[in-house]
Amino acid sequence: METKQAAAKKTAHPKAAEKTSGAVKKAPKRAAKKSRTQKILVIVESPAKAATIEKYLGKDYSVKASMGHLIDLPKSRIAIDVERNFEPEYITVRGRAKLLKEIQGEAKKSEEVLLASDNDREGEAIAWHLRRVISVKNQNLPIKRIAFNEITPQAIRDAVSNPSVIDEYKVNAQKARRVLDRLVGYNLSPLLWKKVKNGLSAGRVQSVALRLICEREKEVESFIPEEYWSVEADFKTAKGHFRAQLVSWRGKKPEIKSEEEVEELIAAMKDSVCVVSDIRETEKTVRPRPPFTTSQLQQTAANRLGFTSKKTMQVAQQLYEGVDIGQGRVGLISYMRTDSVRISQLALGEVRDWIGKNYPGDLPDEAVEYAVGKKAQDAHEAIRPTYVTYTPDNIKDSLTRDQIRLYTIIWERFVACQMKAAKTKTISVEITAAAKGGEGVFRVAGTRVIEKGFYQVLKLLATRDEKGSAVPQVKTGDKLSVEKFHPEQHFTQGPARYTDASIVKTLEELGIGRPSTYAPTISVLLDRYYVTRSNKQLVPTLLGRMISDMLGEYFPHVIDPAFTAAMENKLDEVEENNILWPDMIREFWEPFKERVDEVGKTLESCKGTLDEPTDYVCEKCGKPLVKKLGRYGYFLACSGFPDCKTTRSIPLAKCPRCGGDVVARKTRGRGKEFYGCANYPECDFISHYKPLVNQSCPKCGWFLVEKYDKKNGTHKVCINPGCDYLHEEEAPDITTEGAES
DNA sequence: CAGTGAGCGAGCTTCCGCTTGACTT
Repeated sequence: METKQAAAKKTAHPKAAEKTSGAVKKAPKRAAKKSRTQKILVIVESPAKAATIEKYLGKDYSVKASMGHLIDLPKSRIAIDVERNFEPEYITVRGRAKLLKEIQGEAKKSEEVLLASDNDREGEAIAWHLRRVISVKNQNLPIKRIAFNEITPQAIRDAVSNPSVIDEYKVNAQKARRVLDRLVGYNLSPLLWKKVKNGLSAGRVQSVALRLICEREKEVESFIPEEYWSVEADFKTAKGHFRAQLVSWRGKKPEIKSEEEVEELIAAMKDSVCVVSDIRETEKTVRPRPPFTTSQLQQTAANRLGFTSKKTMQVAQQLYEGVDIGQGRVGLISYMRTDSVRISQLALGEVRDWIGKNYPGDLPDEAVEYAVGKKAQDAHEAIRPTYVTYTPDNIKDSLTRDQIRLYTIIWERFVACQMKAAKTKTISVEITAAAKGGEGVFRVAGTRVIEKGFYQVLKLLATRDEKGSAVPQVKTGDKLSVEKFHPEQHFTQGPARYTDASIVKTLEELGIGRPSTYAPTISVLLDRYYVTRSNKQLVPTLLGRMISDMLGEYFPHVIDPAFTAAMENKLDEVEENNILWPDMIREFWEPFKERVDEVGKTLESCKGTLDEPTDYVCEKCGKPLVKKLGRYGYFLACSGFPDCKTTRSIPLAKCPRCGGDVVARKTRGRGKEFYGCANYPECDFISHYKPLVNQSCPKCGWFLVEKYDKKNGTHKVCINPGCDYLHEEEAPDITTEGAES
């Protein structure tokens, strides 16, 4: 035992050194025969990663996964001693004691432990906690820190042969972050229980997200749409027709506010003499986008596939853990929670090989590099396919529809990012129309792709740009005639509500939240009934707006994005040992605590003001019913409570089968919402789509629902499958989004 | 893909950030 340790110290890691000269995957036979009873224990965070690394390192190593944090603050109390330098009280996370024991036991059998948690702030803290709980049971065991940013045999070998020590300052930064979030969350939440309603929550991240959504809603509400008109004209040429848009009238941009104005303008342009006055060609280089980070993946999957952030992460997890593609389970993508666009040299080599074989003309001389974001912790690579040779087409039969669609966008984005740029040529034609009433200028532009470049691998990710558009066949000086004017009424559009895609984008830009928390943050806002989702849009509820306004009034500092930005700067200072973490926390805590106490004493409770009045009347006592929020969502209850205990589900529509109420219900298993007849089980009518209030089909009388797809946008459809009222065919095309499953 | 189904109103809740399976209260 002693001698072995001494040897290990001298050459750092003799076993790893042996392997660098031998085959990658198999230990040399000599070593295998002499195989020692004691191994080196490597601890990583993810089990999928553990399996891969174990394969690379061979039998002298055993690899275990911590599956995230094992040690943390208890859930049941604040557990921060504010009197004693904010010392946190750490305990074993509930449900993790068994795994922790296993790791301790494994460590006991090992000659050395290498802590290989992720190379970021949280990973450093995980390593620190592990070291403490392992050394308690194994006092003389050498425990070292290793770090790698990519899972390749070379990177792992390098890491193992260059162990280092835990960065205590980085651990302090994590501790400060953890303590700050606990103090904010566990002080503000109880204040809300007291003043508004039990079970509510507030926090540094979720409350900013809620604030953004609520402020945007105010903008949406206060926006007043304004009418305006556009004019297009059909022109006749020697060879055919084309349509162009009026871009100038009497020397300036046309501003047409009403139907009268547009008719006047068209009358003034009557009998105009039209000449092609200018043709301009512009060439544009279009570069591919960088490979996916988590936030980019969520945004693209939301916009292109209609996935929620949550669904994107669930499906990505399946691809990461592996799918049986006919030769056992294969992990199809790299780790899906990342803030980096970095690509390993190995993966770059493989994708360049693939491009070279399939699109030899579109392989750049050198690998294309993308800048890693400034705020990125860069612990993981970009999200990419593990093997580019598994094209979406090759493996589509082994995957579910959701899996293949998500895999396809990951694959396309990755391969495209290492191909040559595309080139387009845009031809813009200008027609001057001169008449007695004045001179108008029309314009039409068409775009042609002249070098396809990375466009060639985009199928699911293709847009209109990749296909190009027609250009009229005319030349300068050609005389044309107007066949017809096309005036069209429009209204100015207000700001758009946040969606999963845009809230994640905004949070990332503000540096709020992390790849692992974007989806859960949206979920918590939904779970608390602060926000509902309607046609992919996040709409705040009355409760959500009340909470947002209250926090905005009494704790403006905490829910200001600048708060997190300042926190991150101070954490950097802690990491560089320029400031001590308790000092940083104290500076925030003292005024904050004072405010919490003050608001707790002075603010009047808004309990009771949350019930919304309705027009429904109680069948038993005749008093009006009110809309309340209960444990399972909104419901109707008698305003005479507690004297009258009548309750009802909120009627959404009339059941077309029996005339009863259609109400929202949740499935037993996953709690997915559906809409069924309240007379169940006598009547078992159900619908997957939410009924539109008070809207019945003019053709058959069944209720209408709102559907949404890329092609039609939001549109009303009759729920009756036998009725064709506005009934759009659901295209089986892979690019159209399906209903959420 | 098919199939989906309580009762709620005072009583123990909550944060953010790592990571995946799963105690029986």
